[in-house]
Amino acid sequence: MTQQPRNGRAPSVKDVAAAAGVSLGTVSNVLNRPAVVSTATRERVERAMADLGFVRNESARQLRAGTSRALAYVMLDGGNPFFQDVAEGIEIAADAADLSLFVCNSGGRAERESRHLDRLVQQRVQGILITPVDPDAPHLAEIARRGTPFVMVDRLSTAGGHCSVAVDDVLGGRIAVEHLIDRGHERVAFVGGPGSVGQVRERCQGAREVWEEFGRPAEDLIHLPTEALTVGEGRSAGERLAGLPSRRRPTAAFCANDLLALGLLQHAVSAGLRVPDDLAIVGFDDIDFAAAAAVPLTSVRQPRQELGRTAARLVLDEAANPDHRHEQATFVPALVARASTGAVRR
Amino acid sequence: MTQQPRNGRAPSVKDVAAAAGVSLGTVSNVLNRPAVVSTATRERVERAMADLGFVRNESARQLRAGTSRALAYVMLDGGNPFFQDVAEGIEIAADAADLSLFVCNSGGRAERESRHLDRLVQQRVQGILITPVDPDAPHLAEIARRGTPFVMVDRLSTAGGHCSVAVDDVLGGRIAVEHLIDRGHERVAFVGGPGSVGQVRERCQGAREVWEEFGRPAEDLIHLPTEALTVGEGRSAGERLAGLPSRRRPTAAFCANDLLALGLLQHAVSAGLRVPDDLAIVGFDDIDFAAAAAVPLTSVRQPRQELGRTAARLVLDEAANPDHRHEQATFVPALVARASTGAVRR
DNA sequence: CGAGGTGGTTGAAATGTTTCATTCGTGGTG
DNA sequence: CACCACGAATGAAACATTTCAACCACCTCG
Repeated sequence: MTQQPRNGRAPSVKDVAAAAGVSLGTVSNVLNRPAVVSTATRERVERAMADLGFVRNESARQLRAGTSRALAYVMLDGGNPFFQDVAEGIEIAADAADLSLFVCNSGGRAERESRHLDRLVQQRVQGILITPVDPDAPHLAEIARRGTPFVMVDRLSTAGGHCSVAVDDVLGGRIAVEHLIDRGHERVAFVGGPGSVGQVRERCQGAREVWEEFGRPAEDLIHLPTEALTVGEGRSAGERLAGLPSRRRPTAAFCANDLLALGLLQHAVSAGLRVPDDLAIVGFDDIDFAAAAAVPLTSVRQPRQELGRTAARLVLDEAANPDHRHEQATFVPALVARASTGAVRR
Repeated sequence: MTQQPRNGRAPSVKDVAAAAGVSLGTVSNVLNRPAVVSTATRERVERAMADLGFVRNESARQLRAGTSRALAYVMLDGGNPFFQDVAEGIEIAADAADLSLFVCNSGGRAERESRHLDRLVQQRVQGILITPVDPDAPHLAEIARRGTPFVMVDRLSTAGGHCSVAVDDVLGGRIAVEHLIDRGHERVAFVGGPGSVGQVRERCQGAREVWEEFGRPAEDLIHLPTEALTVGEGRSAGERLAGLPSRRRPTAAFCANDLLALGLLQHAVSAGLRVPDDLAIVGFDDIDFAAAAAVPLTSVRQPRQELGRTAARLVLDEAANPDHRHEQATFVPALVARASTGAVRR
């Protein structure tokens, strides 16, 4: 804990070597192969490091090693707790592998995503996990071409030039709507958009499929489009829903994610609709706030942390294992029934 | 966009130089001082870079420059949207300065925080923003001693050896409780804990101060302690509150943050209490979910993004400006009145 | 006594970039 | 024609680390 007067430059291995009276190679050995150096010198070196307040310079290590000790996750929407939970899963895995994790947020904007990716490639991160704005964007293909391992999260790979980790969204849509049919609803709204988001399309498709299979008329599954997957958009969908003529008004809504569902719920309550009696609601993702809503939300649960952990595992395998095979990991979503569909006595 | 066959190594300036038939110094000039190189050669070099798919190696730059082009934010609780918003503000500032941002999450665990800090110092980040688990922890002092600029976020510095950015939490507590007194409440609960969290202590103190100033008996301000600032703890506080004998049961609760308030709200609603008629609730932070709750939450607003932006500004100043003066930036919180205190007709 | 091994240490090379003093060539000026 | 100035390009050094072949005592065994 003693300390040389700050001379403006952080002490390097060279300084440590000088202070301990050994060669620079020996210091490096103490750092990387403590076993090969004799106890006496090792202690001397360690003491010198402590005295000088030596800290390894990671950039120099990287330069030499050719790759950094970091992983990156570029998430689609930092404001959505779902992605935070995925990130948490990734961080756990990164931590276990003793890697740093860059968490970036594209906020749904392709140009911001692309800037992040550029920086990450420059940093020579070991791998990139990404929930992309557009899975077919050229800058993604570019990454793959460069050879940086990358894994798509929450989106199944179409091309197959890389790993991906996702939940079966079509199945999720089916489960949700089947639950509503089960509970006797005959007119149901699907709330979600924009259609450019694959997750929305697939959840909607699942809903449609099951609706048809039960022989329900297509016009009784009403699509309420939204411009984003946010609470605000959920509220506005609520307004439109409340404005429908009662003849057409659905008795239940399946929302493409929980944020929409919470917004819808809020508007419904404040408009005096009783949930679930006047309007049942199913969300998607099962974020913590879903259970915490004033009327706890029925939702389709995704294994959020596990999604992240698996993605990290795959990207690490790709980085380390020369004969890595790309993998498309699919998880099965599950319905969590709560009060918002009357599945639980309040 | 043409591309040499991958020979296993990413192309370097040297390769570009060879391909363009110029010296390595010239390539560097094209990269860093395009003005000094003639148009003809510049174009030749740029073409070579594109052909080879050249990407600057950030570690080598760093090594040479002695510092990285990155900032870091170590947040206290990634699950709390408040910190996400602060992070968003920081990211905006980092982006403007063309810096990468490491976002780390200590999750309230000192040992995890310390591991993150170690890594960040090794990376030679330009500066560290942190909402610490314990502002007096020795590893923080250590950072300062090493000379890495750092700024405390959402926590005022006591020692003053560094900048800090925070909201006046005592004032926030005062505002909240004053609002409740205004609305005629005579028995109020303060919900929050643990006491080791400075923010909680100060918000509580503000509440007490104003309560006394209005001449209210101390025993009518009831402290309901919690073990964390989470929705779950809010629910459990709700149970305890509901269990109080009606003689002592408060008609209003001031929660140390919005997560607690949402949990409390949820339990209250499911226990059949009407909010705000049977129980008024005030939260703290004004996260987006507060407005989105089924009974929109009255809350004490902090300028979340601005907190982040300011913190980033300060740390950048400290990194760049040799005669930087440490600054304690304090923001003024503001009450946002909503339905949960009956301040707005539903 | 010499050969061979061994545990410990060393020195040099290599990683990719930036900087800076130097050199080169050319065109203008006295 | 000699000199200078100037724009353009160059080459070497420096940054902090890791690796690896070489080396050095010293010991053991034949």
